[in-house]
Amino acid sequence: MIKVTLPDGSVREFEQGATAMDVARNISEGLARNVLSAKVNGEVRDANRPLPGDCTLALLTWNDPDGKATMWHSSAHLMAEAIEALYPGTKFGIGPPIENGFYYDIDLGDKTIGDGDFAAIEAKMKELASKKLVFERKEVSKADAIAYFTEKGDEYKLELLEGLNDGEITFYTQGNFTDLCRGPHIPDTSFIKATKVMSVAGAYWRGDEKRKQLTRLYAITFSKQKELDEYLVLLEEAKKRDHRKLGKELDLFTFSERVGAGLPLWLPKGAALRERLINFMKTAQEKAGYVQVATPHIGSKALYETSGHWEKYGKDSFQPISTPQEGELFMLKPMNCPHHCEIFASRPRSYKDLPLRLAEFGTVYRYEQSGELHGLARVRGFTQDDAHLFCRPDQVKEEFMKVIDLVLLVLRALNFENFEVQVSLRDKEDRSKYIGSEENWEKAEQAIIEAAAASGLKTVVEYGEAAFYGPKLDFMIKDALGRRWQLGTIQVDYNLPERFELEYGQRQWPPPSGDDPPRALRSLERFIAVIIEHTAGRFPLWLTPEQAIILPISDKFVEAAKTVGAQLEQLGIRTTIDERNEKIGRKIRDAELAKSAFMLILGEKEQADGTVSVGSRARAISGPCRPPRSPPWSRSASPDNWARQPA
RNA sequence: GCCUUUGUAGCUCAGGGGUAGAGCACUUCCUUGGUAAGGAAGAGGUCCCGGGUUCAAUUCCCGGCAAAGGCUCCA
Repeated sequence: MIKVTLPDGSVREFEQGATAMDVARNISEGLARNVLSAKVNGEVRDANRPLPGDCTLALLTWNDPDGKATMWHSSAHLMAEAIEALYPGTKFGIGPPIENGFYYDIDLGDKTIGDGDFAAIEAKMKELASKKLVFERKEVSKADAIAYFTEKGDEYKLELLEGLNDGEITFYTQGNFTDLCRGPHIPDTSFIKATKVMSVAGAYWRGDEKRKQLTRLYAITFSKQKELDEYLVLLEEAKKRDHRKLGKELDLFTFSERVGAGLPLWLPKGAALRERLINFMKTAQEKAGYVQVATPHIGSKALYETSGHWEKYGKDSFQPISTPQEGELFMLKPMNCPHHCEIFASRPRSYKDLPLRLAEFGTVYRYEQSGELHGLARVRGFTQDDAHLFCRPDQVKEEFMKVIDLVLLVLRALNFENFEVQVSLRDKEDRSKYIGSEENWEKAEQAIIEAAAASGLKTVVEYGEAAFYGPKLDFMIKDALGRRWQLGTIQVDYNLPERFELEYGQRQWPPPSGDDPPRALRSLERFIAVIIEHTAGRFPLWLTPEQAIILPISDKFVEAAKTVGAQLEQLGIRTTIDERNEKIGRKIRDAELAKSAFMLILGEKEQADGTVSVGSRARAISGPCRPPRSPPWSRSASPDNWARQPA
């Protein structure tokens, strides 16, 4: 007999060789029907595999992330079987589950798959799934595995086998399809009831640009058609928040082929919003002891040779700008750091001058590959909220904490709660690719970890992700469709101070450290993109383009509306008037779609007692309010409290 | 850059080898209204650009440009 401990702490006894499925049946038939896999002593395994002995056991269903992953992993095998049936001779790469569904990388030879082929694949998958094929696990020797895939001619699987040891290799077979796989899998294919191939994409084998590009098919499955339908609706909803769509609808920005890809044009409403955001951040920076500087958009070749950018990025960036003067070359600035270093070096600095915090909203230009461009989130010309802090080694930790505070202040002012913080440190083994002394790295890495902890941040530590010149802390945020973007980064840089031979007092810089760019935001454009998606275009009041719109009931009240409008403008409230010859219902609808913060309705009644009737974009109607002197919609709050940027 | 898809009115999109289509927006007129679309008429196009096939190309083919989804998830 074996003892099985369940998540609630209860212990049940079973015969030797009992499976997780037996345990499930013992609890209830209903549960057994929903079990996808099981976590045995913390390891996810097939539900119908015999338990190893006494163990802790959690039965995994659709509600567990691991259960979902099992389902989707098995679905990938099912899709592979369908593809093999439809396109004989296909070679297979890898097919893992992902956040929303799964993919399989395949090599179709000369054939191509387009979205016109999806329906056939989905149908084949459903057909196979309905056969209730069992996933059979089999341990195989390395020699047998190699023999199998050699005969099949699947070079990708053979390559994967190279990295595996004899004795740890398993095959899974369902129906006519056998795959090299560590598992686990769902009991049989009947769990898969709804299938949807989402998209096709090229993907380099093992993520390496130099290797062959395979065809990647993304798909998702559910055990109920209804769940698939709901998922598709959810996707549609997310698309409505897409900043590219909202940016167009709300007249914030546009792109022009004639100007060039990746070069956003800010329309009046967007430019004003951007300006308000900058002002807010400048104020916050100044309070934190930063001084603003300004530097030109180009710099001579010599500047970038000193900084190392010429050597590292020269070829891959915009080509240099030449002048009538023979041999004279300038570069569009890809970053502000070199200029800031020169500002630091412009006169002798004492240790008493430190920390010196130079800030600039500097626009930089980078040649991003055409396929990388994405709305405002990845562009070729963008403005950085950039700052460089020059400090002594003993100040690094404190400065780091202050920068974190500044980033958090900005994020909180915009109600961001869900962001990830990643600490990027050196590779644990290979230290040769980093510059700077062991001692300084150690100190800086420690400083970052401690600063993050002291600020209460939940962080993920990634080894080997540090820049060659120093460790960093990155703020990552997700967009409407779940894609991750880096929003802010704080880095320590030993490279630039050394290259620019920055010094203070009598001591040269390198051993003492140069702390580098706390970019509260890496790119203002990307930040605004994320704000748009986060708020679905309903910006906080202080940021929103249209704070109030006055809706006269009919032409007769347009004059009165203008009077009220002038009063509001006087109070610094951004106000427009809908003078169109339309019914009030129509005006409300349009104001709603335009996401105006407040709607002020003015008709006969209001005109008579000098009020306006207030509705907000939350469709809350606050009743009549008196417009003059104070904002009518908030009798308790003064305009200072809501219209002004947060402090 | 590479793979797949797309490019038609200001916007969203239908169409198709031979007069270019709809809805919304726009202009004008009627209507003067009370909390998410009042009615009518009108105007609006180099069908992304270049080349090829054809009597004829916006449509088919090739090339460019731009946009979308990927190329980070490691059996």
